[in-house]
Amino acid sequence: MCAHKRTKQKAAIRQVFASALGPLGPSEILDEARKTVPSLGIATVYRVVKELKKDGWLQAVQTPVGSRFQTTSKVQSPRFFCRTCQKTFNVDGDVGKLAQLAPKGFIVKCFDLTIVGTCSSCAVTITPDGTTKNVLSS
Amino acid sequence: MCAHKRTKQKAAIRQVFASALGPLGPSEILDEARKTVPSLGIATVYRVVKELKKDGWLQAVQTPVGSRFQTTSKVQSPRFFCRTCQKTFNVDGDVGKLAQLAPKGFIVKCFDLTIVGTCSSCAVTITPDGTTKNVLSS
DNA sequence: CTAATTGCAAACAGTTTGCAGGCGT
DNA sequence: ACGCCTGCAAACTGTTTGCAATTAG
Repeated sequence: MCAHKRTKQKAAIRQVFASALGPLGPSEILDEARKTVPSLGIATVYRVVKELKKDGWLQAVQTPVGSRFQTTSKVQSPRFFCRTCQKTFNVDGDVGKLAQLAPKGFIVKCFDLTIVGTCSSCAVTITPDGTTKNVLSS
Repeated sequence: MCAHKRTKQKAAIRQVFASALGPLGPSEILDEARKTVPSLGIATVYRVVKELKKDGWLQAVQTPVGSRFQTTSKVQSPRFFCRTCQKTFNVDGDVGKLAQLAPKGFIVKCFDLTIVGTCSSCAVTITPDGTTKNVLSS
């Protein structure tokens, strides 16, 4: 009893995460996975995400626009949220030394770091003559 | 036209934030502010929070259990989220050096750092004989 | 064949809005 | 008195659950 079955819905959802550049929300997962399994329903997305979280394959992370999910292998990475395009990217970097910020007596499990700003695509526009210009005022 | 009026509801809500130890959610604000203004309704909490955000007095921050609000003066502080009591505390610490984690070409505006773990109250229980013991296994 | 899984729709929870009455200025 | 503000309830949006049909093993 209780064995998980392989279905095309689950395969499609895992594939979506495998090729994602950053954490995804339920509706993003649905839109992307429906390209493979058009009949997919949102309830299944939530249920599969819950199962994958329980299995430890996915984890929730917070972004300025709400909860998103990504594979556990990528989850400890710091993230960069672009206020212009509203997308989140994983970035490299070691955040282990942040443990020292915790007050005495507090047990540290992990970190959830989002750097907020403007990504390179949104910050810079290539002008026709080949130079670049910053499109932001502040 | 358009002038904001002073009401006891707004005063109560601001007071709640003034004495808060960390960012608060709508229902926490409601519970706390009702100690001063029992008739307060949740809709008013949302409306006042929106007004205070527009005024720049409050800002939203993300925690593992969703959006929370706190005064702008405290918002750059790193936070500690306790998985046991589900509360978030502000902690001291300078996160400015985290700017170097951002990829080249990315413009950094601010940071949103949550350290996740177990707070001192939840990690330790005072036993009857005055000693303390850790109640967590992992 | 059996039990897990799926899609739909209803149920829920959290947030926003319309409105009539109340209150600050 | 005027118009912003409040509380209630209805409307919305996003997430979860019940159920009958479907499908993997």
